[in-house]
Amino acid sequence: MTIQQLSKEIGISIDTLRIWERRYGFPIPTRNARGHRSYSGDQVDELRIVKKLQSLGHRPGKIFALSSAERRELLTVAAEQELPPNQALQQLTKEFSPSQIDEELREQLQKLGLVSFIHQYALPLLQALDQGWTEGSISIAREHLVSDRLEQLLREQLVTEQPTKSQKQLLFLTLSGERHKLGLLLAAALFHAEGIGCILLNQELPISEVPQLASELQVDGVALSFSFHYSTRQAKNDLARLRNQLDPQFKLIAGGQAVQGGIQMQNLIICTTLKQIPRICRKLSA
Amino acid sequence: MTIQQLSKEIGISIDTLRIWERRYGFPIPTRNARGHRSYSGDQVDELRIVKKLQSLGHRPGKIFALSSAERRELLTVAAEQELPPNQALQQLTKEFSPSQIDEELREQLQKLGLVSFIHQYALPLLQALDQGWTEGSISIAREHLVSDRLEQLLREQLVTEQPTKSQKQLLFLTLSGERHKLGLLLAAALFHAEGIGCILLNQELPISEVPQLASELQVDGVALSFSFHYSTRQAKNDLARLRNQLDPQFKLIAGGQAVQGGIQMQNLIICTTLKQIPRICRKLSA
DNA sequence: GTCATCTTTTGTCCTAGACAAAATTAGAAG
DNA sequence: CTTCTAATTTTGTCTAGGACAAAAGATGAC
Repeated sequence: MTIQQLSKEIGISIDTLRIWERRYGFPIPTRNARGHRSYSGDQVDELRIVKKLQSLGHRPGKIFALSSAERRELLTVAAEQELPPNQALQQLTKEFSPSQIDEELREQLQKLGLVSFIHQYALPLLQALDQGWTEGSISIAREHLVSDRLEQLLREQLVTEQPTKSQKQLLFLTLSGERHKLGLLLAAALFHAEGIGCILLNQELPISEVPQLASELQVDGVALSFSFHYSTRQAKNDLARLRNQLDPQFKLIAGGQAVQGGIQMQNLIICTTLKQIPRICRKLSA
Repeated sequence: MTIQQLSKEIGISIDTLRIWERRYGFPIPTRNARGHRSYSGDQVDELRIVKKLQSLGHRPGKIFALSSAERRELLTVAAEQELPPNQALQQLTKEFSPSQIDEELREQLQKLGLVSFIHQYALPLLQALDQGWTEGSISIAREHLVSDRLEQLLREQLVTEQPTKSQKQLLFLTLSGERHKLGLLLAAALFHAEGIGCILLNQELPISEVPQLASELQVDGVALSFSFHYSTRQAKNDLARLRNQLDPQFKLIAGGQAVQGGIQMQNLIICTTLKQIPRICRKLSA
């Protein structure tokens, strides 16, 4: 695999891959006839683990000081601190076919209602998927499959609504480079449940387009999500740039793993947990 | 704007931006205190035009030999060769609110049926959006908005189906880096209309996950789309790698602008127009 | 006109060095 | 022993300029 393919596949920049090789001696790829790097499948797997550990808060220096086995152990230890998923979720994540997944999700949504479904079902499900990947019992492909069906289901709940003029309206979107849209969707669903009008845009937008869209749609604010794909540094940069371009009348709300690390900015609301959403809504309506 | 932000915003790699500057003398950004490149808003707009001309088949050498005004003219000339959009579409693309767009789309779908809706309504609509952008009468933001609603509508049509065991099944997906999902969706809708079971995955998958997913879902083939975001070179690379990793029993179908330029490979079906789909379906069922 | 060969264009990769922002450690003061 | 500030290390992204293969275009033979 070439350096570009690797970079795309795991979401680490080419520059970073090269400097890791220079500094830490890993990954050291073979070279093809041209002198270009060529990575093995094992190296890809190892880097996935490195990425995961990094997103758990470990720094590259520490991670690369460990052996491959030690890295795996560290990951397992972290996973064991979480609750084990219940059996119903096991089935869903491991055995069900696409249509069975759909059926199960819709049934649970019906039974629990949107808010409880998110807190009591969707979040544990996502956690189970994550844990399953760590253990090696769930393939990335399956993870994608299940979260895709959940995404579609939630999206349907949000798009069919008709906003009333009186309520506050928020525009939910992700910036270019953010592939993870599920977190934003969960947040939007909860805002919706609190009576906020939610306009959801399932596209990765360039920053410069956001101000125009916000004023054209006459929303009261813009909500963004930055997953672990985004480095905290970049999230901060992008938010600063956006806040700068966006008229101060619009609220700006940011959530997701990349903004947990204490970003502070004027006129910016950071949403660290989904549980904060009711409080933010009260603030918005005031 | 930094080089990274610019690269993300318009989808041209950092390496390419730097070498364009070296070779053609455009864009030449100012430098900040660190000596890092800093691009102006005008340069961003100009590069969007360059990108558009490039996707129309012009080569960088030619494009950069022109003046800014000449570039704009070339773009306008190209746009005028297309049919002017009718008034109904004008309204949709320029005036309607999100919920009005939804309403109109759903009404047209109801009236025309899926296949006619795609050929007689969706495709002209997308063309009108594109043309509007060229003229400057439609913002990129609005373009995103309309295509997002269309995407959601089509997705709903496809996800609600229950596949029967007997029919052929295809897995529709995009690879990491491919943000444009609408083309794939249109294709999937037409395959669906021909009686093919369509499993749609709205995620950008790494190549290495595709073989596993295909065999887990027991589909008969995998269909991919490569929009103008993808260079032909990369599409070719990725397809070769995927064909190599994927068991020969699975068909591989590729479509989109990036594969129009005559990619040929064993065991690969290239779909240059949506009109070819019925023929491909007959081939599949045989 | 068609095919094969030569030339130019183009994008991606290479090395190796620099530096600021973030994170950590050390030290001082309460 | 805690809290705050200052020095130090770590880390990712940028820089320059060179190299080369694949794609596209031009040339010439038949």
